[in-house]
Amino acid sequence: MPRRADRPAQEALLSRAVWDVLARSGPDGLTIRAVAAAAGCTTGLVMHRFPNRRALLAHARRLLHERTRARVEALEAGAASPRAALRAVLAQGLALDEETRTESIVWVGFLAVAIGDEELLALHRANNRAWRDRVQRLVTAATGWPEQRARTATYGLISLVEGAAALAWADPESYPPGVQLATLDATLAALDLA
Amino acid sequence: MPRRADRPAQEALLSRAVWDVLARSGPDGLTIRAVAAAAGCTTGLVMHRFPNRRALLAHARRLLHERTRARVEALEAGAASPRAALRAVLAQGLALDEETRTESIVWVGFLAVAIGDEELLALHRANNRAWRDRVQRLVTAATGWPEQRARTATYGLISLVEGAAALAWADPESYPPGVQLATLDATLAALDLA
DNA sequence: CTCGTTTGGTAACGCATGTTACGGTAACGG
DNA sequence: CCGTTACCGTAACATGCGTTACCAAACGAG
Repeated sequence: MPRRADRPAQEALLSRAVWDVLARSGPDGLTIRAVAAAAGCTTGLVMHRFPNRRALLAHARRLLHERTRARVEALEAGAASPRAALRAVLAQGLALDEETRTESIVWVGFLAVAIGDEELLALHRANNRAWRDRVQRLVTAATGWPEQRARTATYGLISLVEGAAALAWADPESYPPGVQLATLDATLAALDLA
Repeated sequence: MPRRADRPAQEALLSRAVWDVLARSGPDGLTIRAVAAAAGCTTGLVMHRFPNRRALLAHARRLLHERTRARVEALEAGAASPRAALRAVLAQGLALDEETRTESIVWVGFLAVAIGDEELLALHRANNRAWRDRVQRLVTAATGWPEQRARTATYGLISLVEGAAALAWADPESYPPGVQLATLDATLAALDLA
């Protein structure tokens, strides 16, 4: 056997490069050459790890979801109460620092790229349903509400976080971190979830 | 003088074609040839009306905002009360039928295209601030709240509508019109704005 | 009617893209 | 220490892009 490459590490490196390029240049700049340059390699490596561009994007999309899932589970495990867990999990979806801001940009970018791509859209739907189920579980754990009330509150909360993150990255001056958190807290309080 | 062309009508036709292509094929498919084909003309006309691709997109973005502004003002004028106006204005931002669903897709598409384009981002910010001011004015008219409380409620509402529309167009099965409206109404009620 | 100007379709250009083919290289088994 | 084999950079290919140049036709003015 000749030398073995660390495939998962390379795939992660290339996925990170996809995120970087998407956040900096948008969907139009998301070319294989740009990704290779951001990853510090050539297009040869990219095309050896992935059969084509769409597979590269799908993998990067999957890994992004996996990363936020791990972060959210850590937040949930370290929370003092169900309500604290709910707030922490929702707050990490906002665009509060440079890292989460970048993630929000990437999020919107992927959603836009998915417009023409049924596979990416299916990925988005699956990820979003998992996210919605998690938040609804936290709402139920925090309140004991019947399913319908918990679901309505959940829909409102995830819509709010999704929208606030998008507004915030596009106009950070109008929606600084404190304003985003105040908006989230006011809504949680209004829904009796504070 | 030779023959005169109806420039505003052609610009509107081409802008509509931009929306159609963006909604159907996403940012990657948004080429001048595709726009020309959707408009039923050739690239020659497109490049005669606009100096380049970015100007075409900027005009289409401007016209989209103008259209929603007109629709929203009509809703506001025809509403029975400030609270009814607020609800109607917010509800038109959801993805409730095929037309508003398409508009939500186009909205996300433009936002993604703006990632790499400072001019489009500035356009987005200006439009969003006008939209936010309008909603805040309606909240104030409906309640007489002091500015800070009205602003927090406004941020929550526009974030919710923005996010719900995006979730709904990407997964209409999970977020049908009735669910979107129930979410909006529950949040309005929780904020004492019903 | 005729001339001059506007209109918008056709075709080409240069360039960047996704993808493929190829070749040098470095590591491991024997 | 050598041959084998996976690795991956280089370079080419066809295609489609934004943009430009050109020209036939349509119309109003004189």
